[in-house]
Amino acid sequence: MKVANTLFPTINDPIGQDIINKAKSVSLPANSTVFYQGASCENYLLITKGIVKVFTRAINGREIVLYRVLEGQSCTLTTTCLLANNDYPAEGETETDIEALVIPLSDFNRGLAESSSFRAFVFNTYGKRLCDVITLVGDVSFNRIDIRLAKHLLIHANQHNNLSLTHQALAFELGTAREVISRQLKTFEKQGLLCLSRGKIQLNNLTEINEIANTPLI
Amino acid sequence: MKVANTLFPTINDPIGQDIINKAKSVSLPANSTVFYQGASCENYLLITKGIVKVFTRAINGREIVLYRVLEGQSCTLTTTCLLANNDYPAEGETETDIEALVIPLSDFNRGLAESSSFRAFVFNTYGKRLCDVITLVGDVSFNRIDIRLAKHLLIHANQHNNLSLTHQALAFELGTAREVISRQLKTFEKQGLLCLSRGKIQLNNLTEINEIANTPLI
DNA sequence: CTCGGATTGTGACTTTGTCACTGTGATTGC
DNA sequence: GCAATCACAGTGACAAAGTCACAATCCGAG
Repeated sequence: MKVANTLFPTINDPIGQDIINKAKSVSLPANSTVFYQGASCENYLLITKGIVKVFTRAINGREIVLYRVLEGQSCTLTTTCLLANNDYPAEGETETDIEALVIPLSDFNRGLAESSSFRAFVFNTYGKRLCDVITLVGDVSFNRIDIRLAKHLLIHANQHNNLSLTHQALAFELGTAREVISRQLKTFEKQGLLCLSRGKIQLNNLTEINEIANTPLI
Repeated sequence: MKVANTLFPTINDPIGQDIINKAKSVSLPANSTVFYQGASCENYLLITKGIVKVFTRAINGREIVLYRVLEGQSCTLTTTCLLANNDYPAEGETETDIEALVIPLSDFNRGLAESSSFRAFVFNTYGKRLCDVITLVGDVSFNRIDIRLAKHLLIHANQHNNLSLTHQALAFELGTAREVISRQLKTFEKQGLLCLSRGKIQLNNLTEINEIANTPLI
């Protein structure tokens, strides 16, 4: 059994395993585009190493991150659009060097037809993504930016409670403008919740930040 | 062949047709809840008559419509959540009296395994919905409310170019506040684009409204 | 006709987004 | 080392959107 299989433990029947075992692996360097808005692709991709960021971009350059595809997950959107004959409404970009299994459409269809565990895996991913994006719609529509920012800081801080990214990058994550993030971070800093330096954010008062993140809507 | 089949012309192989033909039909009156946020369901539903509106609600009462399930389409979210073991992130409500085919999970799985046309139908719906919701994220994040409102008015006007709904209902559609809609409509009226009366909007200058709807982002 | 609820209007305010800048730290090439 | 350059961050002024509180209508039921 290949290493890859340990990443997809739920795909456990012979046909599903066969499909995974015979899939070719590809690699891509960090910061390369996996798919463009409006394009299409002919394979089902399973990430075995690294992270892919999926986001939409507006004409004026603003962006918002929709979700991330992690190790052991699949890059649904490509195949979805292929099967549904849609153009991509989003863009995919590697955040790290990645490796992925390439499952050709014929094998993908075979898996769906003959491997119930493969089918379950695919539907699970789909459901998860749809829920993620629906939740995002609510978040964007209803939550104040301080709440969304606080949440994001907590989730993406490393084990030392800091983040290495620019205000612009945070603005892209949350689909807002750089100035908005700068102002909000400054406010947090004045409240003593964190320390700012060029390209870095050091979280100090996790309790308080957590409280802001969990402010209920009215 | 039942009438239902004419609504699902792409499901054209024997097994797929069999599944549809033996499905029981249910009906629901207008304005009833099909599923709640946080609940789950055990059947795959195909709408044969009427319209179901899918939306999320914030704690403060604001709502936003995610998409509508029309005749000949499927109520993906229920099954998705069932298969992915997620709770619903949204609520479904009938907008009209509806009739739907109830396909039990066992038949749903059989269709996926044995009917390629059924499988294609399911994936098509999924892809379409995911794209719809992703597009919505961009719309909500990046487009001004006048543009979104103009678009909505054009799409939902009847053949006489009018709409029968309240400002509050429009606010729910677009995920914003009633006052915002009232003010924007008033502005449109002052510009001579439409006429307002209680619960009604009569569009006058379609060309101009269309121009606003297609304002590019900067 | 009157009452009450639903619908719409409005002013004052806060938050968010936009624009046009300025300041500042880091890096690179000489 | 030092200047030039560039990415990053700060800021003030304004526009757009959302919130809040309340007033003004309209309309149907009784």
